[in-house]
Amino acid sequence: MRTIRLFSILDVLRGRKRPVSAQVLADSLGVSVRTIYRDIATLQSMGAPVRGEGGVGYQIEAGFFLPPLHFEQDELDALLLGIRMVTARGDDTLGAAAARVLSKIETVLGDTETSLNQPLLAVGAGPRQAKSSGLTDLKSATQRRLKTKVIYKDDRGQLSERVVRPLGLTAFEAVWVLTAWCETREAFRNFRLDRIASFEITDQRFKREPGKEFNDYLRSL
Amino acid sequence: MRTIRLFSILDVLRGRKRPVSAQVLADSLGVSVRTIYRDIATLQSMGAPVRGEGGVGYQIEAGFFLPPLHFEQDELDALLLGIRMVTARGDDTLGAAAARVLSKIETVLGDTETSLNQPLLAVGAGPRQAKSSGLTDLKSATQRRLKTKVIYKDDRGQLSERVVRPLGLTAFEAVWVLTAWCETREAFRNFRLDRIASFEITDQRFKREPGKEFNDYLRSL
DNA sequence: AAACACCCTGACAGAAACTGACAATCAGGT
DNA sequence: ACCTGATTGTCAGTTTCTGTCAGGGTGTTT
Repeated sequence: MRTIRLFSILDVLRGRKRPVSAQVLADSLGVSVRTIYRDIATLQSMGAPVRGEGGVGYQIEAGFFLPPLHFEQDELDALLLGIRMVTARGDDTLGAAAARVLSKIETVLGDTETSLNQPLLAVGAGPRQAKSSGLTDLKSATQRRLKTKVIYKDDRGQLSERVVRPLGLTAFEAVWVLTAWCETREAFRNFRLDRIASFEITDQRFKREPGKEFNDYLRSL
Repeated sequence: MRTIRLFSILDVLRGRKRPVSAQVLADSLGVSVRTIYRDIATLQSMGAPVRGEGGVGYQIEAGFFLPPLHFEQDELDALLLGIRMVTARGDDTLGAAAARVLSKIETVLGDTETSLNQPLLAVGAGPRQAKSSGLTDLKSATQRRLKTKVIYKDDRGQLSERVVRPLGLTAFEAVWVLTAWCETREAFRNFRLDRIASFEITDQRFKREPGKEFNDYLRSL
């Protein structure tokens, strides 16, 4: 049945980071290339975020396309609470991303969903990350794997400067902490964002190195 | 095209809290009842959580069935961070619900998703709600709108007892707070869960009353 | 228990959609 | 200009789908 094949195409594309050619799709689904061209056109007409380029192949547009998912009430409660927590704890950028997630869910759930209109679980007002906290920029540096020069003020007020590999950011109750790999010390170092006097993102990229990743640090806890 | 109609059926069911008869679906989609029966069978064979009962009609099974959704990287980051926050801050039950959400998302994103395997944003260890905190039971009482007798210990250690309408729960950094409507005082009252010596859920239900809802309280902040 | 509302499935003829093969066109690279 | 691969249009044959009809079952209300 065709509907199943349309979903299968999305599954294949979802599972691949690189573009997939129509021929590969045709082979894996046992149909002709012409049929794949038709299916892609149908998916696109239905609004699926699939794009293709001559000589390259097809892929899902930047981002993540989740298939239909079913949640129980308590699961949706947890999900919505989580989104509200991020809104409360992150800075404007993170909060805006969370708001967009919420908006997308609201759009599809509509008026029937009481957890949206009449929430049961809320998040208390807490320290909100100011734009000047650097959270967004440090997240970007981390994502792009750019070494970063950090001017840090320790708990006695003394400043120190170092160039580190930013690996990840952790939300504690009142502060965010940047976990980085310090090449001088050859060890992980944590920096509270509220104690970072200033920082400067370099254009030196660092590579993934086993033992020196955020995951390695998180596992060591 | 049939695929579009299958989605349309889900949209109609998603937007209705009450069962919808095959005839209503047939009328709104311009097909025969027999075709709706076939479509429902197809949706069910594809795993959609649709159920029907003779004399009643069709509806989505308890819970919420979200259609395909597309998220940008930062949106998914926010969503996953939120789920991790709930896992860190809630009790076992809430955390389990969050874990199931995460598992569902992991299942569909598979290995390609680095935000899952190699997160950029983490949540610090913090006070976890013990099972004895009552969070899950109070959430249940709130959901079922059952008056609850609360033995409360104020900050001087003195106990007091009252029967209230539990309205909602709020997560602060270190504590959860129950917001309730006190019928004696005719006002909202908040109770930190860690200061609730004990509570007893009654079987007296309370109705929705404008001005006395969690939403009313949240709006007053 | 009876009446009403609604779900369900099989069979069949006709209609609609789909498919693969082939040809033509387009786009990018050499 | 030529080559290669992607894409779209066309067509005949195949497959799927549809509505109608018949027959059977379940849930709710009076």
